[in-house]
Formats: sequence, C-alpha cells, structure tokens
Amino acid sequence: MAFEEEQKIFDSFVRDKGLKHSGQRKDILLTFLKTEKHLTADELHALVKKKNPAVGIATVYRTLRLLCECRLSSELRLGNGAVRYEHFYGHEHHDHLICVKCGNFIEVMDPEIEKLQERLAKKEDFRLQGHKLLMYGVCRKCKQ
Amino acid sequence: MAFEEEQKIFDSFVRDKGLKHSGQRKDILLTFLKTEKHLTADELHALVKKKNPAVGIATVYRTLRLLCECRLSSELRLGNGAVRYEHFYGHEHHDHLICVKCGNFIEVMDPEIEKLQERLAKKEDFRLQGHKLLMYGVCRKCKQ
DNA sequence: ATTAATTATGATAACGATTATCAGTTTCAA
DNA sequence: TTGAAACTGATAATCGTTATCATAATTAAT
Ligand SMILES: [Mn+2]
Ligand SMILES: [Mn+2]
Ligand SMILES: [Zn+2]
Ligand SMILES: [Zn+2]
Repeated sequence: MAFEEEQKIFDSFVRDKGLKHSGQRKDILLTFLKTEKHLTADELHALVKKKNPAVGIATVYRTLRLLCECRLSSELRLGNGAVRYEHFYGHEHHDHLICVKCGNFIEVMDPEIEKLQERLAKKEDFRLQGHKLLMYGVCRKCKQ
Repeated sequence: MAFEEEQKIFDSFVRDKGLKHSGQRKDILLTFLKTEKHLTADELHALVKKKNPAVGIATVYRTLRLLCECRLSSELRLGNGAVRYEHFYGHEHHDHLICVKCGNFIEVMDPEIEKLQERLAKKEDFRLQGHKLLMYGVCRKCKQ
C-alpha cells in the first residue's frame, strides 16, 4: 500500500493528540490521498462510500478537519458552493486556473506575480500575510 | 440630492425592465450609494432601517440583485461569511488588500500583475475570462 | 481476556446566509 | 377609478456545515 509517509504523518498526529485510530478515518484518508482532485466533502464522501458504505458525512467533515490540522490537506474556499480540499503535503504554494466549462483546476505559480504582490502591499504600507488568486476561464481541452 | 447619475441609471433600468418604483428600493439605493464600504446585505439592512424601519431583509437582497444587474453594484465573494457588495459604477477593475484586524478593504490595481496573469494563462493554453485576487494582512493603522 | 475510561461514530437537529413562497399592498397605465 | 401586474415583509425552505447525543469502538491497565 502506498502513501506510507502520509499515513505516518496522520498516525503520529492522532497519537500525539490523544486521539484513537478508526477504520473510517483510514478509509477517508486513503481515498483522499488516492485522488489528486480538489474535492468537496460530499464528493469525497461519495468516493469513500464505495469502499465503506457505512461512513457518514459527519465523519468525513471531522476527518477533513484533522487532515488540515496535520497539514496533509488544505481548504480551498472559492467563494461559491462548497469548500474544496486539496493535497497539502508535498505541494508548495500555488494558485489556480479554474475552467468554467469542466471545472478542472490547473495549479500554477508565478514568482513574479508573488513578488509584485509584495511590492503592491509595501506601497500601501500593508503587512502581507497571504493571498488567494483565482483565475477563471476555459481550459485547453474545453476550447475545442 | 446627490447621486443623480446613479439614480437615473436605476430608474431607466427599472422602467426598461417593466418593473415598478418603490420607496423601499429608493431608500436602499441611496443608503448603498452613501457609503463607500464593502457591505453585506445585513449591514446594509441595518443602515437602511435607520431611515425606514419597515424595510425587510428580503427586499434588501432583492434590491441588491437589481443593483448588480444594472451595474451599480457588484458582488464580492470572499469565500467565508456573507457576500459583500461594492460600488461598481465609475469604479474600474481592482483587487483588494483586506486587513485581518479591522476588516477594511484597500482597493488596488497593478497592470503588471494583470499582464502576468495573461501570460500565465497563455502558457497553459487557457482562455482567461476573469480573476479574483485577495490579499490578506495587516493595514497601516492596525500595524501600530 | 476483562474492564473501564475515553474517544469515535452516524443520525439528525441546529445553524447562518440566502432564496422561494405567499397573502396582502402598492404602483401605474388605461 | 380601476384592475392587472409588480412589490412587500414574514416566514418557510434550502444548502453546506457544525453541534448534539445515544451507542459503538478503541485503548491502556488490570
Ligand atoms: Mn491546488
Ligand atoms: Mn472594492
Ligand atoms: Zn475545461
Ligand atoms: Zn486594519
């Protein structure tokens, strides 16, 4: 079975926090790791239920929160619809091109844009702590 | 009374759409125009009620939708909490520095950042249609 | 293995923001 | 003045998410 590193991170996190291990959490973690998509809790729930139909949506939400706490996942709040969750471990900061036709996410990072944001903030005497850049349009596949 | 241009735009829009005029809509419009803040429907409702306590929140939502339709306002979806509404008429495209301490919005626009986004999209063979750049941090006042 | 303390679970209620519904009111053109 | 159409506020419904709660599973100590 793959994802040994990630599972180790989660197990340590669970142990250090005085939590207990459960089959549901393991199923949710592995299902999350197996897809590289930017999933909502509902979408992940649907995938997990294929393996373990008894898992409830509440446990998916609870587990996603744990995954974010231990930095295996992070939230992506697009501003409309449900929060999406993406892999965080081993993924550096990036922004997103989001296709309005197929909904796919393309991960991008431009050091120049990042630098110009710093310059912009400095000009306003603003201490920049983070940012969110979402770019919407039509992806290569959907253009044809 | 000020805001003649904006009122004219709204009146024409209402007439052209076969809608009717009402005191509530006028109160909501003028209250919205009077503040330059980025307000939620609830915040605007609170302000409107000072002038006209009978106005309901549903009418505020309905009127905000009309203001967006006629381009006097536009939605700002930050991704957490309520949608905010900002002035759109006479305001060119801009992005935001958002202070995590006081919640104030600083409007900014950097043509270089805009251009680099286009370059980034082109590199991915992506037809860019729009973007949202939110920068979070601490504003000048709150740094002290 | 047994126990007992503690955490985890799924169902479901509650929540906050927003939209839909509806009965009564207002607008406005004829 | 009148009557069709739009408008209103109250409130129910919706959606994504969190809180509650009774029951079940885990764990460490016996
Ligand atoms: Mn991503
Ligand atoms: Mn603005
Ligand atoms: Zn696409
Ligand atoms: Zn501030």
